[in-house]
Amino acid sequence: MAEKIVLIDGHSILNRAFFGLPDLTNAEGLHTNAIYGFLNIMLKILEEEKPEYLTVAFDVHAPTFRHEMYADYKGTRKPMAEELRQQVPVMKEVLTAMGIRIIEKAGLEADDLLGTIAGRCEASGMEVSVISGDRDLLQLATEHTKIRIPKTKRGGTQIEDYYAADVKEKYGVTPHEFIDMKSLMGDTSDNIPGVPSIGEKTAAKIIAEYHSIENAYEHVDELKPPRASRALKEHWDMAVMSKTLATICVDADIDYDIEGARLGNIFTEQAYPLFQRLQFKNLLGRFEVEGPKNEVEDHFRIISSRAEAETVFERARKAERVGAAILKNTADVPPLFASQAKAGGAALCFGEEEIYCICAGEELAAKEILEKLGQTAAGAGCFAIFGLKEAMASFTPGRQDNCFDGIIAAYLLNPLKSDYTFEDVAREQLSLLLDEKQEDEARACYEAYCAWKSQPILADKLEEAGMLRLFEEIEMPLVFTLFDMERNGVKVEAAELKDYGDRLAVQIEKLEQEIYQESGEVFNINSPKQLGVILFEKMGLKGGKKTKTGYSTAADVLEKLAPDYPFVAKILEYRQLAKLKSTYADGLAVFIGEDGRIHGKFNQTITATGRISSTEPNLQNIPVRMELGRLIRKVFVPEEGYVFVDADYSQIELRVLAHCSGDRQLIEAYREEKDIHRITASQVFHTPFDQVTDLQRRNAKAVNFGIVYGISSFGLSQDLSITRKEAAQYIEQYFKTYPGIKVFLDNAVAQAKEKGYVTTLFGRRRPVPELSSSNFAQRSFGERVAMNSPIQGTAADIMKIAMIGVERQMKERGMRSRLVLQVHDELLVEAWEPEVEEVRKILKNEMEHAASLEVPLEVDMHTGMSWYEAK
DNA sequence: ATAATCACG
DNA sequence: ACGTACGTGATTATC
Repeated sequence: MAEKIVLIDGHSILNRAFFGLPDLTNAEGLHTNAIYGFLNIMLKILEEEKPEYLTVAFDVHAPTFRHEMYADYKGTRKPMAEELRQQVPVMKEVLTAMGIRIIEKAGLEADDLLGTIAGRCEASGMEVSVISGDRDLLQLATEHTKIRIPKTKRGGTQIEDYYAADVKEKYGVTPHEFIDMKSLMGDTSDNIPGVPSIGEKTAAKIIAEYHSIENAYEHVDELKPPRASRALKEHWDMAVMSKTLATICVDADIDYDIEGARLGNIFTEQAYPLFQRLQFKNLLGRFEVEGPKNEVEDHFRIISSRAEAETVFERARKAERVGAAILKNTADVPPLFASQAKAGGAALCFGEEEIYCICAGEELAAKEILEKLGQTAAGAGCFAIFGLKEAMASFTPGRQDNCFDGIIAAYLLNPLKSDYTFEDVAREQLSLLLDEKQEDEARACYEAYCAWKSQPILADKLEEAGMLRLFEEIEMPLVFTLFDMERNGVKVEAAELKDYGDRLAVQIEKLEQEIYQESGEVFNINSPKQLGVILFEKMGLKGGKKTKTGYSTAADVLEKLAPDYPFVAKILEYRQLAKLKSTYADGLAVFIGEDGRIHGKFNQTITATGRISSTEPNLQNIPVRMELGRLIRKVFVPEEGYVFVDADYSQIELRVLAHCSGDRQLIEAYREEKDIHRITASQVFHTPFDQVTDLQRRNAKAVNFGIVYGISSFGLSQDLSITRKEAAQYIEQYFKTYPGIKVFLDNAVAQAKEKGYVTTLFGRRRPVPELSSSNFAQRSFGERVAMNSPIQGTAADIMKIAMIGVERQMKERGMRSRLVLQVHDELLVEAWEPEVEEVRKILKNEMEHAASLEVPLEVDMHTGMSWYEAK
């Protein structure tokens, strides 16, 4: 095996880490997030590649030769943020302490150092990995040098790898030609001007054909489009200069001794105190040496005696604020089922030095501890915990109104994260970094301490953001409502579900045979790849490429072909049936519990807009639009002696829009209580109400939907299969009819641009970071988000208020009826027969009066002996 | 693990 | 010249 070297573009990765992580500071106030992120990326790569050598290259921060030479042409390079600048020397110090080779040289950019070293190493037979956030480096890719670009996606960092062949595949040009391509298209992030009016597409085309700008220039009159030809002629000097700027030097005159880059143990004695100072606590565990514990840990007390436990509970009960955590009993549970682990005790914190973990054992049963915990919670002024709904599987808080869930608070403060953990809260709110490996008891103590410590901080932040009422009056009460819904579950007829699945299986089998017959081949119909080949190559249908990996076989593509090819219609039917069987018939069956009911989860911290989400299984996407799918709802039934009452809001989002925009015309339309899409059609198309055609109504409906989604002429044109121009005209007419709506939507975007977020009627925030993107598509997306989120979010808020109200009414009246499902604008109640009329009244009243808007909120209601009947 | 597809509001 | 409707989750194939 060839030896391996990893080369890191220091500033580029620091920069990426800086913008990818929330702000972190250590006790001295030194910002540390970029260093932390850098180390994480580096460690991940080292673990993956296990190289023999490692070198990090930095720019020297004086203007370099290449840049100086063309100083006039180069835009102003943004000064580095101070928070990042101060981390650079510390980063170098850390790397040096870890025994990692750093290279920098005045007059040379990191790119040139990397290029030169990569070239030398490869020449001596090594495999090279270059790590950078900068695509510029792609020109260095060869068969033995791969360029690795870490990307921060939602959820974590992925790394894109490029060997020469990958560059060719993605851009259609060789790494060397990539330089020429850049010279034409330019690169704003790297201050390469390029040739005006030539973009990525044109540049790629020209270079793919002519291979270099020089050759292209020789054939300049043949270049297409003519615009590019003119541009290159006129700006040839710019192209040449850009090429100089874009070319990375691979034969720089540097001293580089490979042995100086050999990788040893990087968790050195010298690095340890540095890591401590930077408070990278979860990395400290990687050092062999044993460090002193965090001061907080000195106050952890693990208790298993009854007498001591009682004292602690008693003192906690009287405390103004208590933080708590459930101790998981992982001992007798295999790791795979760790999430199902039963509680083995509880941790409590009610002061900086009052942190206890009470464990079950010979003296105390877990059950007793948890019962005590519930009682204790009732006494405390504030009971803080992370993940209350989940914790309630183990205990019941004695009171609801003093509970504070730090996870929910963290979600409201930033709803864009993919998950919420107490470790994140500790890091973000308390600047406390935890050791990775912890005993269960210490973990529980930490969690209880963080709950206690972070509560006032989170509450202050909620207050400051204007979300404290939202938190206290909607989100926290909702925790209990959702908990009850999950515990209630919904009854599903297992036998009938199986029958349904069997009937589907028969039809699927039949279709499958017909499809094989007609295509003359047995293949996997479920594989879009194979299907694409059969349809578009073997059978020669026209419908070109659409996805990165090949032909698109999505329904909207196939639907256009179906009228002409019955075969395609069969594929669509097969797909439909296969979906119903796998996701619904078979998929739901596995969730039916011993009690004959499905206890799905309703998640409160998933969506960016404030909606609830449903998983394991998803009960919010049970088919309804097509009759065949809709039949599944017949297996959702009420228990003996009960009936279903289903209530759904009529067009809640449009009504919210009418209210929030204050548009007189739309408000009037709703007060008339007539068919809103017909009214819209009548007004937009200047047609008397009774003469509106079905087509006009359908179009008006699509525009109404489009408005809610953050309209664009493109999107509308796709939806209605009309030209963009026509779509644009519809929109223009619409805004003329409802001028208030245009003002409202424009305001939403303006607010998002100014403040970075939009808000709902109840103060819920949704950040819109995409608006500051330099990418057009991203920015447009941000604009649509800014328009849609206040509407979707306000509707979600209203539904949450209604749910709390409905449940409260049913509980206060001691009713047996119970809430079982929520589907965004719909509630399903399993009503005890004698209570049906009362349930109907409660649902109607609570839902219609959950908010008082300028327009009435209307609720449609149905009863039935299955979800199918009640909808 | 990710992409493609498709179910819902 | 760019390139999309907003918000979700489950399944399947494929890497």
